[in-house]
Amino acid sequence: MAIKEGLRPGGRSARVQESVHSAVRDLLEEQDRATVTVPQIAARAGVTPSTIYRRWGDLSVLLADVALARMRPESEPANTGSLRGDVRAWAEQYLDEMSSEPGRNILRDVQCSTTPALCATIIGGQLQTILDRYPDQPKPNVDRLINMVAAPTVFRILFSAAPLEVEELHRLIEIALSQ
Amino acid sequence: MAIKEGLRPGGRSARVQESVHSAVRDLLEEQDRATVTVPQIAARAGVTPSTIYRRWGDLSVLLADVALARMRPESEPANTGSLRGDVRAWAEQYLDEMSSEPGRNILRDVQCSTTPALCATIIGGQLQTILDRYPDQPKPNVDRLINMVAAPTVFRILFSAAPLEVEELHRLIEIALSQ
DNA sequence: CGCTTAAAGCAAATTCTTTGTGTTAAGGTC
DNA sequence: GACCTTAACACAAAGAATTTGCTTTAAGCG
Repeated sequence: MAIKEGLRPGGRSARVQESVHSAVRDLLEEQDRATVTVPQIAARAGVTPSTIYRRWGDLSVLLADVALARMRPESEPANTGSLRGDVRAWAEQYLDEMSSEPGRNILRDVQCSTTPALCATIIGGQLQTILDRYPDQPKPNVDRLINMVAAPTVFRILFSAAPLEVEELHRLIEIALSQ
Repeated sequence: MAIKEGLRPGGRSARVQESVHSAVRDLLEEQDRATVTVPQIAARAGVTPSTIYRRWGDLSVLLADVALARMRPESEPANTGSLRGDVRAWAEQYLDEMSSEPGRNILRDVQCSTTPALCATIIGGQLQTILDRYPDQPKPNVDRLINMVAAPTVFRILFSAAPLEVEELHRLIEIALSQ
């Protein structure tokens, strides 16, 4: 029991999880998200449907699990040498990734999960990393950046006809940094 | 064909719609949203499941339809006599309504619908009404208010562990109005 | 190496969704 | 107001997804 969670992360379990996640990612590329079913995923992953139901509960939880894994960034935010530059670079990339069709779906799926709060945590972590690079500079706290930069970006993608314009994004960043 | 949509809004159709909407609202109060099913709604509403499937397609669409109807405000934003007061009153009420359990679910359901863009339209309409009351005053445009007030409110509710604090909401409003 | 048990497989039972066909009642016409 | 046309609903059977009881496999431990 010297392992992370109270589960069995060893060989088979891990293989099944990876196989299922991979099947989900593949299917989401091939077809519309609304048409993906659990039996279909199971077949692709070489697993029994009941395995998926027993482990994840239902489709929305599985999709959220996969979406959260994809949301977790694989690299540090770009370091441009200035606070403004770093925030801009991060925000532009985030806007770009999430306003695509698959990006929107990731946001949707995460949001339907039981722990969508992790989303703000991940974003906050990224932004905090940037802020920590400039310790001797007057700057807003993470919360403010989340509220004024990340929030409108995500909100527009999910609830508006058109995503945030890059110009408006820049203006919001200026306002946030000047407070 | 002098009617709104290309449908038949007359007697029976309207009755069924109201009956189904009402059944959904009732069930959402009695039990967890994840446990509500179409056959259950149909039984409560006194209609056949196939009626619901034929008319709405599936559960998520129906829930979104009900959620959108609930989101549509029944009254004008409060008129306090000042721009700041009106925006504050609106934002506080919105934060309050949407951070409750049913409120969160409404946001989720709308967001999963095919026309979540209507959400920004409704919010924008409310805010525009407020702005129009003060024509001779320097003020931000609706977009800015949506981005700096509504967006963080909704984002926090959906993706963060805790909703926006009222103090931070007030600060964001100050910043938005001072630009 | 063998023991214990979490996690997967399998299959039957249940529940939900789809679909073909017949019936009801809006909305329009005379 | 009686008659037509057809959108919207009811019913029932077929199809698909989900749940559940039981069996088998293999991870982790002594």
